Amino acid sequence: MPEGPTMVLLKEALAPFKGKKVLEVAGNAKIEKERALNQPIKEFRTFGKHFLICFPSFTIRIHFLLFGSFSIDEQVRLNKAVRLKLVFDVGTVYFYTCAVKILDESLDDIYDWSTDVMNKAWSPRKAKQKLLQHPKELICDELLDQDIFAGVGNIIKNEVLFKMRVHPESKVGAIPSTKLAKIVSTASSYSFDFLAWRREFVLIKNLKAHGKKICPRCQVPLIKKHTGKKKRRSFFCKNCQVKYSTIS
DNA sequence: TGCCATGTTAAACT
DNA sequence: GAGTTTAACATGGC
Repeated sequence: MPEGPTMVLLKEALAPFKGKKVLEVAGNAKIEKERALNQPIKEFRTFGKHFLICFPSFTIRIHFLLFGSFSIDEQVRLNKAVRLKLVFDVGTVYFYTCAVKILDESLDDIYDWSTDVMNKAWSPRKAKQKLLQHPKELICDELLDQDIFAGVGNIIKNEVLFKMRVHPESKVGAIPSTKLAKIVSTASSYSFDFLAWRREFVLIKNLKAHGKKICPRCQVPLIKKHTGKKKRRSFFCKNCQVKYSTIS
């Protein structure tokens, strides 16, 4: 469910509810749900893996964690608890197994939109600057750093590194500058590819490394290893992904 | 059936 | 106190 592109799709799916008033609230989310009653949705926004339901004076933030899901109009998980249910005159939205929080702060004060790889304000220049401040960190950990690449998840990490032919255990400071810049720009562009594929239900078909056993370039077996401080699964080809490890 | 995983936070360790 | 590890959350596919 998560990763940034899915949040963008959710925003599109909920577009019919923009401007509509909440007529009924329910669910087991531990927030003051009734604050949303009779409030109109000002807009929906996304920041990385956060989904933001904006009301005139506050925001409900949804994070889907690992298993979160949603449905519109039909409660698809009849046997499962509804975390949050919002009823409008034009339909109903259900959220399941997600983290829900109310934000009272102005979003511009909390979020630096330029760190979100799918936001118009995305700044590859800032991302590269932040990377260069952590020269000893491994690129597999840094791509998952939501303060640098908000919205990038483990699948996108693996696919970007495969596409760039960079080994996940490469040290940031050892990667040539032009290559690093290319990784940064690909983190964003690949997220849009991911979005387009997901929209057409062909995402899995287009994955080249994540969850795969054979390198589509070299036909040699891919390595599957939990890498870096974050110990998340990495799938990579020892043959065609270069391991940059010497910081000059 | 048991294990594992597109994720994050916080508690419990050292 | 910093840094690291573990638990918790809770679903579905293999």
